[in-house]
Amino acid sequence: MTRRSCGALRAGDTGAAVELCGWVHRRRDHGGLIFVDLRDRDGLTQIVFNPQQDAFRNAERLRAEDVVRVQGTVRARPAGTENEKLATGSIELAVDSLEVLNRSLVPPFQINVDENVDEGLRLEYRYLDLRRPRMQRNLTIRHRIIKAMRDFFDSREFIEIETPLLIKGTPEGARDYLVPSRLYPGHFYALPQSPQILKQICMISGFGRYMQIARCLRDEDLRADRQPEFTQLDVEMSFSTQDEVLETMESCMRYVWKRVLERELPPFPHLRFAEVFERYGTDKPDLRFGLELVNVSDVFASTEFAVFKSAIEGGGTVVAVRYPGGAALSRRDFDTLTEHAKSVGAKGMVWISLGAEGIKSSAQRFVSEDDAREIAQRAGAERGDALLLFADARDAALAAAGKMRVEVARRSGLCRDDEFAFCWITEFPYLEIDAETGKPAPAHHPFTAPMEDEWDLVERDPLRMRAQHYDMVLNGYELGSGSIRIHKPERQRRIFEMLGMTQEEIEAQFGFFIRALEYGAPPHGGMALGIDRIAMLACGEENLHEVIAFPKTQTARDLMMDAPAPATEKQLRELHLRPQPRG
RNA sequence: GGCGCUGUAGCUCAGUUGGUUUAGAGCGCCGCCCUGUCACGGCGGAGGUCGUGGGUUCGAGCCCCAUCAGCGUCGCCA
Repeated sequence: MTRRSCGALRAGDTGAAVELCGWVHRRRDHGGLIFVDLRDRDGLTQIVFNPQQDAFRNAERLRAEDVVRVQGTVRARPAGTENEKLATGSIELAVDSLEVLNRSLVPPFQINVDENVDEGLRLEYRYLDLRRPRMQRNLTIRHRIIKAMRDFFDSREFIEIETPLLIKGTPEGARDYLVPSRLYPGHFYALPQSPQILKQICMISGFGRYMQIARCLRDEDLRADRQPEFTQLDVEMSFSTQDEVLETMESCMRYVWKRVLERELPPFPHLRFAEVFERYGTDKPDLRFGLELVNVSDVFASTEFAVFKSAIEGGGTVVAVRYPGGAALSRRDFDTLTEHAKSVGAKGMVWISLGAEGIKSSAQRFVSEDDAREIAQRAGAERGDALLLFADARDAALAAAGKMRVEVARRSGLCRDDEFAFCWITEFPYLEIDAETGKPAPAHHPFTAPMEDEWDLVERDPLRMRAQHYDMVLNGYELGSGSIRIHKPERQRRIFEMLGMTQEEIEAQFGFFIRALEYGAPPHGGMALGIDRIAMLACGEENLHEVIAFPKTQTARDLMMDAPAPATEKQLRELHLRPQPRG
């Protein structure tokens, strides 16, 4: 008598005496004959109870999600009763003995039906939600992805080093999660937003090639693709060029896709930041489809259309997006689309419809047929398509058009979840203007090295500096970013100074790190990729909830455990904390 | 913090312009019947403070205000 899984038995096992353990997925009680689909992580097996057996009486009382152990004999199903939908569908288990290991209450939602259940209910009863085939499959794929990553880096002689969770906050990033210190009143650990500094220190320590499947935490608002607690593939390499880091990470993804999804990935295209924003209105373009943005300001250079005229005279831009098949839309549809455009930041939207019975536009008086043809030609639009036009300051127009490009593609069915368009974005600006303060701030983190031949710009023209920084993008999602780091202490100091930090601030926040650089820090660089997002896309999902066992709600709560929860008076006393009323 | 969507039976949903007495359907649940089903089938049954609190009205599931929760999104996320 050997125990087998519920997905394992095949015709070749006929005659074998086996034991199965699992959950009652579904019971079909024919009165004189009872079928039960028994489920475990591996699949379903039909088990059969005959009234001649003692087990039959207990089988009549089985209900969904009861846990049982059964023993019996594998037999071929009678001819004509095989189930092609099941991997085990050619056999069944004739049960001799049944042991009910535990009963289940009637579940609040059905595990054996694939229907959309309220997200709050799923999360409150996550242990039941996780029993469903979709979540079992997704978490298994996630496991395989992580396993493949570890194997890949192991084969290249990286070693995994664990870095601590209780560390010191490094400001200028996202909001830190803080942990109060019991031993030092008023002092706090910060939970890592990433192991950035620690992995750089591992390079200084001579480990050469580091990787870690690292948990990271950021106390910012959530999105479908953003959780406060997430996992990243963290990598750092000494003596490596940017090209070597890119090759390593790209090879890793190619290996993962091959091993987990059995898919060959083509080489990832490289796009420069300046170019990608012009063409796609974003630094994380979805390259599963074309629909590149087209600058048509010159077409309207002498327009009397006030909206375009004022934008162009103010130094702005008119950007066009092609909408394949968009001529089929009604005016009402275009109105809805315009509202959507406004909600993603557009000032407004002008549409041109290239219908069979002629060209129509929401700005009919100001868009001549020749103009429409010219724009259509540049955007690659044909009869039956529509064109969407956005006028604003250059970056704003491009950004809005870029978001509408994705919306249009989505509506046109161009976003297939089984297509994977990776790319690299390179040559990012080193600084960007902070919208709030109006001051230059690092576009990424201050450990990033500028382009090697642009160090002289630090004093002369810092806004023109470009960074040795790179992003990996997949289907419009930023998977992660990396950079060649600064390894010379005096240069690191210069960057902090350029960012306006005083010597005291530098010492207090990063003194330990600059000191580390002073003891023979090797040149190094690396990258971090969001494993949750990778798993999400690999699974064809659109929300991180589907690939994280115990995710937080949009308001950062755990509905199953009901966290966060108030601390006891004693705990607060020990931590020297006194909660303030919300103000 | 802003905007939007959703909230009706255990689950998924329908519910017309504010007015069919008793708010419906499918699944699930409970009982009975059924020896080849696999979304088993047949018969019968139970199950609802319409998220919560106010308000408008002769009358509210439906309209208004507030609030809570879930989701999406903007801000934010070096």
